[in-house]
Order: sequence, then structure tokens, then C-alpha cells
Amino acid sequence: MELAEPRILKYNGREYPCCASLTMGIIGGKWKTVILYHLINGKLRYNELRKCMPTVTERTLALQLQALEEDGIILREVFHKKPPLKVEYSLTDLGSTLVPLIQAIANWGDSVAEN
Amino acid sequence: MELAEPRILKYNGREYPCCASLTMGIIGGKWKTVILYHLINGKLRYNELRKCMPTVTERTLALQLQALEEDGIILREVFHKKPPLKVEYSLTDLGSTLVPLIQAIANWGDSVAEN
DNA sequence: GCAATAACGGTCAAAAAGGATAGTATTATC
DNA sequence: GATAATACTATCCTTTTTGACCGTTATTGC
Repeated sequence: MELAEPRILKYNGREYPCCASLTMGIIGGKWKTVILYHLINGKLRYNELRKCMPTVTERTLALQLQALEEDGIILREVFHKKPPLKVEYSLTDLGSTLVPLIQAIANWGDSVAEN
Repeated sequence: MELAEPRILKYNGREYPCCASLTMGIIGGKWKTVILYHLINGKLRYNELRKCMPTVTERTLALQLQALEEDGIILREVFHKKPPLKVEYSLTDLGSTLVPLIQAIANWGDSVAEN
């Protein structure tokens, strides 16, 4: 059987075989949509996010935040230099274009939850 | 620091801490949204899906199809018993409720692709 | 002067996801 | 009578993701 050549899509140095998988490459994984969901209503500090997501470990949260920042989805702002006392995360302009998507993801999950 | 108790959501025997992660638990991963994207326009046979997704391995495709079936998102229909010569996959009613979501995921990926 | 807070980073380990490759049973095709 | 197609399954292995747990640096509160 012959398989067709896929058209390769690129984003931020990574390659994807389909527009759907590109999106999933950016917001996929266990925690990224949860982070974005909590950022819909505005900036949150690192520890505020932790309180919203008590079951994620600190290391994983930090990794996911870095990945989202690297992909241009969220902005990381540090206040008061030397020891970084205050860090705020918010959606970038690009990240804001994901809001309807995140909301739809959350709503669908809500609608099918059994509890 | 005190962390709040999360409200646990359940679906198909699994537990999630957030409505967004529930959805991702069902359609997350590298290939599930791609499968669903190709099923939007109607039934497809196993090998038709393979041609749509030439870069996925057979094992992974079969696993993802099983998972989607188990979660009630797709329907697997076998024709001509004995050796299963023809198998068709399609969206269930529940799976159809994901169509707007899948389309939004695909559109967003399309809009940010660099190529 | 001790603990708490803030925002992580480091290391190691476990779990989950995904890939490579080959095999199977039956029918259809050349 | 060999080959191809169909729809997978079985092993084995590698990569990726996630978790557990502890350390850091400076400031504030008791």
C-alpha cells in the first residue's frame, strides 16, 4: 500500500504532520490547558497558580510554564530584581487567541464529567 | 502554604482535577485529534486512516483507535465476519459533540503554522 | 533567631507514550 | 502459485512526560 507524503507544518522549530497535531504539540500534555484555563481571567503569580492546581508538582508546573513561554503563549514578568520576589504570568496576544479554544475544552469536559 | 482541595471529576473510570484536563485525557496525545479530524467528514476504514496519517505506526494507530472507542468517542463496525475484511470507524453521537472543538483546534494550528 | 514565603532548579526514578519490526489468517488478484 | 491487501497483534525498545524529594537565596513576620 502506498502512503501519501504529508505536508509538514512547522512551529517554533518543531515539525508536525497535521494542523491538529501542531496545536496539540503546543497545548497538549496533562497540565498546559489547565494553566491556560486559569490564566483566562488575568495574570497570576506562580504560587497563585499552584493553589489553583494543587495536584501538580512544582517542578512540572515550572517546566510547563517554561514551555508555554517558549512557544509564545504566555508572558513571564519578574518584579523586584535580585531575588525574584514576584513573578506574574499572563497570556500573550497569541495566547489570547487560544481563549475560545480553552473555554470550549473546559466546557466540553464539564459537560461530560460524571461527577 | 495551604493548597485547596480540588474537586475531582470522573470519566470512564479515570479521575481528573479540572474540566480542561478531563477533555485532554480523552482527546490528548499526539494522534487522537488527528484521527478525529479525519473522521469529521464521515466513516473511514483502518487503511484509509493510515493513508491520511502516513507517519503514525500501525501499533500506535490501533492503540489510539481502541482508546477512543473505549471512551465512547468513535464507533468501530466490522463487516464480513470470520476474517475481519472491512472495519469502519466513525464518530459516535458523543464524538460528534467534539466536532466544533476539533475544528477549532485544526484551525488554530493552521493559523499559526509557519509553513 | 526561627520559621515562613517566594519562585524556582537539580537529581533520580517511575510511568506513559510512541516507534521499529515482524507476524497472522483469509481472500482477491495477477 | 506467488503476491498483495485487510486489519490488525506481539515483542521489544526508546523517548517523553511526570512525579518525589530536597536545596537555594533573600526577605519578612513572630
